[in-house]
Amino acid sequence: MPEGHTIHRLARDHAAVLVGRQVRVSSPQGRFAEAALLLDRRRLTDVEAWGKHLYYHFGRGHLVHVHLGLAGRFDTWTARPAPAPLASVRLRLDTGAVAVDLRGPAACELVTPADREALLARLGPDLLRADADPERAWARVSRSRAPIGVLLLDQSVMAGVGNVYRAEALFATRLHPAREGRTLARAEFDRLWATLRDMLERGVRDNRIVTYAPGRAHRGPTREGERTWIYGRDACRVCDGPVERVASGARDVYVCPRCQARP
DNA sequence: ATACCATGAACAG
DNA sequence: TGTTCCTGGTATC
Repeated sequence: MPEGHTIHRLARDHAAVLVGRQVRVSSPQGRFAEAALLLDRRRLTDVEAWGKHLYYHFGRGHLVHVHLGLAGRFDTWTARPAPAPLASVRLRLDTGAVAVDLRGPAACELVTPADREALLARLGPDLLRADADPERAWARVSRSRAPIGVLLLDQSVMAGVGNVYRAEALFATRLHPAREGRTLARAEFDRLWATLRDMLERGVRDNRIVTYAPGRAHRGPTREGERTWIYGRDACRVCDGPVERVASGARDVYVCPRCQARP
């Protein structure tokens, strides 16, 4: 279940084994069959991540856009021969040495460079890109009457944050998700931005979500075996009080009403 | 066997 | 705001 860290890690891992290779492209499930036929035996030239989106570059203006959505996942097979794909495999890329299977994506489509540009234009700065510009996000947040909890999941404000990192970063910075964006002080926004970047970067490094306690945004987790501080919990790990689960936009966010001051 | 749920997001109205 | 889609794991009957 993917947030930005999963996507960027996939891009890195897939690039390492697929780029520069001729790949067999197939769609056992069938819904990508026509495009697979077109791309089969071509050389993959690049794999890119932007927020939660992936692009597989096949040259000649042919790109495969993948978005995992909620249910999508990739599996990698290094055993030879690769096992027969499950019937639900939308896309298999096989170099002969490694095969990757994609199942359950929200998007797996053949697109043009212009399509890619149009989609990227809709995305806010990608927190996992070194050149991500916080000013663009601040311009949106500081003018918005929407709650910060909603703004963090809006991929046009900033790209890469999902429901777990939203809850964790707000908790780590002690911000209540209901705070209107325009009420955030610049310093609060800066702490939130830095915390999100740090958490997501760690997610790429570890290939899993591991978050931080409030006030320790850059010091790592303080308890072994625990990956989150607020998401999905019943009791707050800081004050031991009850954690609230409340709707914020289309999804629920977890909040500690004692640690995160209500607006 | 069925229902519900999930780290997502587009779309209708 | 509500509905829909994707897949599969877990809970419930």
